[in-house]
Amino acid sequence: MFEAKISQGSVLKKLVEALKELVTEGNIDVSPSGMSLQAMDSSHVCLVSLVLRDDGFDHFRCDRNMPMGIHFANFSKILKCAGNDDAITLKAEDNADQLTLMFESSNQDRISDFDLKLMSIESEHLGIPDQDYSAEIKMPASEYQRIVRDLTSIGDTVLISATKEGIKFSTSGDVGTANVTLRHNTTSEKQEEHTIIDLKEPVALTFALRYLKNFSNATALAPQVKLSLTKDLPIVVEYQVGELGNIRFYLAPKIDDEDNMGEDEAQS
Amino acid sequence: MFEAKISQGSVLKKLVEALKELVTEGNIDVSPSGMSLQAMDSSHVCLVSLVLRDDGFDHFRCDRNMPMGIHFANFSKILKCAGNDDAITLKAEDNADQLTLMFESSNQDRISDFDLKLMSIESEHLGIPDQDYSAEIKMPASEYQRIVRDLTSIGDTVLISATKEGIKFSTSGDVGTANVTLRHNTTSEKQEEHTIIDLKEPVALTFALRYLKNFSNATALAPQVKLSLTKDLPIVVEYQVGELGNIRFYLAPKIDDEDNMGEDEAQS
DNA sequence: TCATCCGGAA
DNA sequence: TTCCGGATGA
Repeated sequence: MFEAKISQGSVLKKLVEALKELVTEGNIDVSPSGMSLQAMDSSHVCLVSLVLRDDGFDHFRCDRNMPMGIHFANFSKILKCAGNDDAITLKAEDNADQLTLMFESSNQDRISDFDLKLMSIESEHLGIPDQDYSAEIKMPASEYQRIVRDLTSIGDTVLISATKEGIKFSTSGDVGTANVTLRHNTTSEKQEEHTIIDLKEPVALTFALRYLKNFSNATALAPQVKLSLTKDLPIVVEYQVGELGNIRFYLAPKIDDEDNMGEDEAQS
Repeated sequence: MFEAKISQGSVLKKLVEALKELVTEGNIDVSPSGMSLQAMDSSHVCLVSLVLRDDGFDHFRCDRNMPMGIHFANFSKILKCAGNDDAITLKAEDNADQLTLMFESSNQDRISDFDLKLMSIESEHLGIPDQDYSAEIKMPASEYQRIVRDLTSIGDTVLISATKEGIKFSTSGDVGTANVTLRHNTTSEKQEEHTIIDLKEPVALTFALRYLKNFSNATALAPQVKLSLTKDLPIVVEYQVGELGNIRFYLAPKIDDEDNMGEDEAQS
């Protein structure tokens, strides 16, 4: 059987909130070493990877590796029924077709349990090579959120350039053009306000803002976000979720010379 | 060329917020003595006048008079990308078709620049005579905002009567009727809480509340607002923006016999 | 603590 | 498309 308890239920709630707009359904794989998820977003443009380590839970037991096919909108519905201070326990029998969620309020005077129906999902296994990146940028998650929100109001795509000067986000649209530049900065006493640019070689890539913005739904999970860039490879947007694990978003760059030709979903 | 820097970027943000609902587009005229704008609102009912003096800026340079045709919704979009503590610099080459905005965060670790496309706008030149008014009322800007908000929930038009008793705002609607009276009051130690009524002769005029309410979008710009009234002339609603300049709204009175059932102020 | 903005639901 | 609730910034 599988059983995992997390006393900070709000973390689980935020994780699923961050995912569910992107990923309709996917397999959460449980194993003795923890839980993980790899899934493409519904338009098969970007990829989400979630890793939660067993020892990040208050209690974790898994006798057998098992994929649990989750419909994230439904998962989210149930998690909305948990209070933010509730402890959440996940439970499933081996090969069960349902996942049981137990919510215990902090003062124990309220206990709820919900069964989520599991689905059988073809698991596309997606090797994600561990990469050396040309540039790694750590910045406040709120800053990242602010920048992509601002730029989204101006244009659809963003050119991210990392140089020794700093990291620059550029876009343009009907209104005009925009450039936001961040410089390496570790002057604040609060580590979470630092901007750290680790540059092996300059790199400049273009991405669809829509997805970068979506990734920022994970802002509440971590004080900082890490962007990793390498020429012709997907950007990685990573949030470290305390000691529990991390959530990573991967988005392939636009190829410059076919950039803005309408290849987006043509719906009419 | 033209270049103007204001370290209190929030002031510029608030100014444009105050304008943009009323004025879709208009020419901001820059000259060696500062910046100014005169524009009718989109329904051509009221008029907005903005004056910002050169010496109110941290830095101001203008080699040549020049109108800059601004689309205020777009201007606002870009200004929303500035932090409230940012310093904002405006720049344009002579006869340029774009205005560059530079935002610098207070700790300098973030620099953004935006180009706003300029438009070519027919400038209607609007002489506004300096007037002697029958009544001038200064009151807390928040008080003005409160009164027009309250009255808007009761009726569509307001009769403003200034007498030696004070200033009275009256409206009526399906709900019933409402009268709010303010008296001259300088007892508070805080000057911004004073209500000062400077009356040359009694006057009573009727206005569309909708516009008066819109003017109160400028509330954040100044602690006090000044209303100036003269029979058969537009009301002037003026906010003094620190040492920088002022923003004034003009609205013509309704002619009594086609709107309100004439009570007081009979058309003898 | 309040007002504004953004996302989700009807 | 419009209204309501939640989240965020002042």
